[in-house]
Amino acid sequence: MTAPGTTFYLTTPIYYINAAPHLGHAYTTIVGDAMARWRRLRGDDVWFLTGTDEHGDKIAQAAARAGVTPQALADRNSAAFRESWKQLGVTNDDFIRTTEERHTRVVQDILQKLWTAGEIYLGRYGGHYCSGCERFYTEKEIVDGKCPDHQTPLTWIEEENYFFRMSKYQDWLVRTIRERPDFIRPERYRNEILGFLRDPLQDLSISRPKTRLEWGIPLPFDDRYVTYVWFDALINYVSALGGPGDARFEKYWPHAEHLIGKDILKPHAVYWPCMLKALADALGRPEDELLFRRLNVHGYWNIGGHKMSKSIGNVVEAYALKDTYGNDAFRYFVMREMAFGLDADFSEEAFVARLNAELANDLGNLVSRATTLIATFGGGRVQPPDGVSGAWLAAQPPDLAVELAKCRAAVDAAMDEYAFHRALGAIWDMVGAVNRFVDVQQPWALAKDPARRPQLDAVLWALGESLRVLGIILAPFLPDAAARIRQAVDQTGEAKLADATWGGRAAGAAVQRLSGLFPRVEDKTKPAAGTGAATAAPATETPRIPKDHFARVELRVAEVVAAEVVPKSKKLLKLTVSLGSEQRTVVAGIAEHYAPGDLVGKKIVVVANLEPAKLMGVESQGMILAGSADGRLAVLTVDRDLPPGAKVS
RNA sequence: GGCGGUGUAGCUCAGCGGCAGAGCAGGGGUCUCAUAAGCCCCGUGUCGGAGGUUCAAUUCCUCCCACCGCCA
Repeated sequence: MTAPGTTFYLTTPIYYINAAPHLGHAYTTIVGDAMARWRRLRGDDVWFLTGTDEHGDKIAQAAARAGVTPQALADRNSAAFRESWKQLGVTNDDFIRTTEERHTRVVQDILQKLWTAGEIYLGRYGGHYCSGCERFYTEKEIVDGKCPDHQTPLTWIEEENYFFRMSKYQDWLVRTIRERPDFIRPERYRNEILGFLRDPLQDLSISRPKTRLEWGIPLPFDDRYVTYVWFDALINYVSALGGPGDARFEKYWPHAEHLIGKDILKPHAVYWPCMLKALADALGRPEDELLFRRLNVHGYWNIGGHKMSKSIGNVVEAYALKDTYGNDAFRYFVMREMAFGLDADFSEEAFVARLNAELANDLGNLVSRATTLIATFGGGRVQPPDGVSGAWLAAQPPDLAVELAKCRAAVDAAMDEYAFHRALGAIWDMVGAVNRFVDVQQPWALAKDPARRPQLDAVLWALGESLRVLGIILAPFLPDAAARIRQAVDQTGEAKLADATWGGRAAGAAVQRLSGLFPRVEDKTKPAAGTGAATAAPATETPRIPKDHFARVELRVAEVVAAEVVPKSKKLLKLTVSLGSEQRTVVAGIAEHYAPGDLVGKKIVVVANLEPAKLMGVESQGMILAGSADGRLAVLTVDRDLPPGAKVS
């Protein structure tokens, strides 16, 4: 762990501007922001960088389709990222664009130095090229002569290109990764790269002929070519600091840490260190001065149990929840839900559950009850206890001074490992301790006995002190809520971690009531009370719907394979049904009308494209149709035999 | 196909030689300061399966199964 007061340079990837900002981008940027804020809170000298990657075929093609210049498209799409981070309250110190002159200059400068040093050579290469992927495919990878990813025809391209002599750094790279256990973290990704490096490393093609692609940075030593996107993009981390020799570079680069998602692990863990090593050699500088310190890798978000998909739009919808529930709640959820390094699942249901249980019930309510107690029984002021009541307080359970010390140590350790989820867990242990403190000490009871006034004041002071330190520790994670808490306990000015010590405020303070910090929200995602089965809607006013609304409901014949009562429930039956090609579990609220054995073997009708829902811990992947009247219920079956899976319309 | 990972309570996961844990969900109780919040109590689970090492295996080893990742 580095000592507070050190220099720190943190980067997010530069985001490729062919897509709008979404959950994936937002997560990386949010944890980067939390880390930057955390290090500033410690008193570190922080430089936090994000930006956009704007070169490549895809951008040129999209611009052509839109009838604008690539630069105009880049300007517009880059601005969307900048605006998005502004809305999220991201505190980046700089925003780099690969189309900026300060970037292209450094890229060309580095290319020229590597060329002069003999690290780059002209070679010939032939292969099946997919313009969608901007890459070549080997014979084995091709499916029916088409791109395995896009299913589009490939073109055989043979061309001369410039190559970076990456292969010669293989042994050096393996040694470096072995010598530095934290060079690539978490360890799973370090192992993955070491595994990859057991096979021979190839040289890296770093150019594209302008005949094929013009939208890039021209090679300084051959203007028939532009720079390959990765070679261009990675250098942003350096160019944003002005490049080697610039004062800002020399100050911050030795403390550089990168933050990436696992999808771009290889370029960052293999290409980039080799490029930096080659540059160090070319400049005649020690490699330590050019290598970054650590690469911190996080996992993927799934959404509602499915992969992120731009076409489905679930990434966009997920990100939109920040507008529904607020920045702080969104930041909290993504950092608390994802164990850094592992994949995680994003669902509105889980979001609302954490928002209600942890932000509203635990934290928001604590702030509300504590400030109200101080307002009601302390006249809106807290005073540090004198020696006698201070000693009394120190003996009261739970010992908040000890809890705070534990919390501080745990947050320190967690943040050193980018374990944002554990840092928040540790803070919530503290929140829990303060809630317990209120329950155990019962200030409302103390208030009934005038003789116990000193104890009451000591308890109220402890609550004020708890809010004060929470207002500091929470600042990197929930910047808005933390600022409101600090304001409520009369803390003005910049939050400093050094002040987050128990009893750190010697003077008294005015405390204002603060309620509704995180209001509870209704869980719209839970199914309405009752069952997953259709109980026919009352025959009252049902709005008419257009035919295509009905067409969106996928009804299919299903054969009941097995049925059992859901434990502890009166109404629910768990049915296993066959749709021909697959089996599903469907929970139906019909146990009061059917015994499990009644249905097995029957052909019934199910809604096959219903969003899955959990009922009594069982996931229901559809619902069955049944009619009901006067408290009687009948499951729909088919009049003649049809195979399971048959469409119903 | 090669390499690696994962499989533990309804759900999400921690533990990784010494009496199986946490949070959430669910059930019960309780306080009244608070956002119908808080707090307390409630877990008998083939620790994926089969073998092996060991006084002792969820933990170490081998094989198998399932899922996932990287590579080809």
